[in-house]
Amino acid sequence: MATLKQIQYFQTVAETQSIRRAADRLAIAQPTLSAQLTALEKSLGVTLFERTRRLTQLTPAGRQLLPAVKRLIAQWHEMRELAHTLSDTAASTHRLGVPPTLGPYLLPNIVPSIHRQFDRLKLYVREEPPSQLETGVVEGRYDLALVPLPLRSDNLTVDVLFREPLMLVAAREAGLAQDGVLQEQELAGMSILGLDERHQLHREVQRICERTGAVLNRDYEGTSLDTLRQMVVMGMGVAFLPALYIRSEIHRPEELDVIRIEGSHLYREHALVYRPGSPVRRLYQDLANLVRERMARAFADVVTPIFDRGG
Amino acid sequence: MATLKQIQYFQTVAETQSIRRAADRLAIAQPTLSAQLTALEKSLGVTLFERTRRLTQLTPAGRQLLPAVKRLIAQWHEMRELAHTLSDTAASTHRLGVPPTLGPYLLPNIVPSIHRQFDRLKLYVREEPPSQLETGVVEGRYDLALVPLPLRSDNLTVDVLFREPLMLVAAREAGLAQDGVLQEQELAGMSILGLDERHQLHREVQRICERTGAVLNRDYEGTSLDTLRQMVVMGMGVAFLPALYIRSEIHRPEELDVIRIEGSHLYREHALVYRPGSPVRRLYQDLANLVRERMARAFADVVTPIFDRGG
DNA sequence: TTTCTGTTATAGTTTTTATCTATATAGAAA
DNA sequence: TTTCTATATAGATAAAAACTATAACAGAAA
Repeated sequence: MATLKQIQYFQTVAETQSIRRAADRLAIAQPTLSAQLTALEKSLGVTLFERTRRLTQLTPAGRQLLPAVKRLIAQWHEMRELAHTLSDTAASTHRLGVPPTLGPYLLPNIVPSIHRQFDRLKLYVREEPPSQLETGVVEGRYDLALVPLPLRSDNLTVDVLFREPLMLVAAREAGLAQDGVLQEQELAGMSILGLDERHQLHREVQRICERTGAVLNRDYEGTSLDTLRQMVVMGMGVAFLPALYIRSEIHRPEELDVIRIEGSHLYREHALVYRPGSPVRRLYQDLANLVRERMARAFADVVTPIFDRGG
Repeated sequence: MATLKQIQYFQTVAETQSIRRAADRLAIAQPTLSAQLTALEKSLGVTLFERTRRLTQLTPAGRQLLPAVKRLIAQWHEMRELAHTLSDTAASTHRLGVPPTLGPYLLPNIVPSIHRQFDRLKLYVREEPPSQLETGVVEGRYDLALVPLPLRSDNLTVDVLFREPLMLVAAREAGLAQDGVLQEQELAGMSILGLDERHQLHREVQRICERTGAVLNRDYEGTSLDTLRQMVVMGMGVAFLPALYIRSEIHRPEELDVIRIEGSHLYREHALVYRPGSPVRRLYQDLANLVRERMARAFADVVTPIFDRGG
């Protein structure tokens, strides 16, 4: 089997029209070059050069092969160039999975920061339900993913990012919000609208209802946060919505009341996960830190970054 | 320096997502493949694979390198393919030089035969004065050339092809041709038109004049066979023209008389020449034979093929 | 938990081959 | 002719690509 070296030798001899000079330029011994040329000719089944004492020049076949050889070497350099660029791990495209209830409301706030810090890093982002994100990372469809805690799989590295409150939202006309605050006990018996059960948020809200005595209304379930909000606006009930969603979507306070619940544990937690074996886990840790810092800086009133756990 | 083998290994592992399976498919031992992958990664400066027990999959960098790798391998196959085609020497393009006083009148008669016998052979044809053709072959600008004998250089292989009579041509009105034949002695003192001295035909005609006592008119010299013919038609004198030219160009017998000279040595000889070291000299010998046979078959009344000498 | 299975990595050896130096050979030039 | 120069050949050495055997380890099964 021919080698790239031999092919490079071929090109150099064709250019210099001399094995001697080519050997000099290539910084190898002349017999070596002779032998390698012969080997290449044998492996290609074509006589490439007409060797005389005066000059070594291409045969007709060699002459016609030369352009293809040049293309091959050009392609080879191109590939090396690309490899060199990619040797900076932050210059690659990484496949990031995000859940539909977080991605659209978080990414616009952090992606610019990421590009500012890692200017050649690219993200290929897809939305999927968290459970599929997890298996996606395990199976290699994603390089990393944003997922809500807790995880199902235990063979992923987890960098906890931040805690995001779930806020109670009610139609303005319901008059539920005396001063924007309710006691946790007041939730008891209340009918809560939620997303359908394929969403992680369904379970999170269910857990809250179990603890507070609220009732999860399963007759009408939203298919997205936006439809859920619409249902609330239309007076079909109240709902828990993630703080980041509210922050980015609810700009019409005359329609909805946002109510903070006095009590606790009304939140969800998000983490960045990736395979423990990933050769670029260091980069992912840096990304996680970047997200935490960005949250602390710009959304301290909304979310709580978590710096200690994970890693 | 990376090798094509390593790059092929890379592609196979990427496809099979397993070093084990790739090693099987490549028919090499698994440790060899592991080592070669590591070597490739080192030489590229990029970690290409995330190796786990369960599966070996591409890193983001490896994933982006893969298309370039595939292009490289495709280009490699393309080159091998081309080499295979060219391994049949008769499938290449050969640079053939021809003199202006022969090429246009000979080639139309033999090129179709050549393509019939060597259907993938291509000829790149250029016209030049014979002396430049000779040096052209020696210096490698041509692979082979048709030239008139004798040669100046002695370091070329010469395959003599055929003998071409030079016929005396006179204007019809000159009434020179009693029965289309003249005795050589009758040429004495006659004024002969010729080509300018850059053409080999100039010297050939000069030699004839010296032997027969004819006088070469140097006041008016043609720059091509066609202008020479025109000069004869216009009554400026008589001229020697090559038989093949007459055969192919003179289709107006009412204007010119073509006269055969009783005597001898009124001819020129053509040969196919090429470098002795040419790896495809066998093909050129075949071509020479093809020309001789074609001449014998279709132009026996005009030229005399020479089979014995040369080679 | 332990055991078994399958995958990759490492160690050590053998074979191949790419490379070297020295020299032969032969055409071109003096 | 001799001398110079280019390529080819011979033989030795060094590099590396290949092998076998085995270790290490994750995941599945017992």
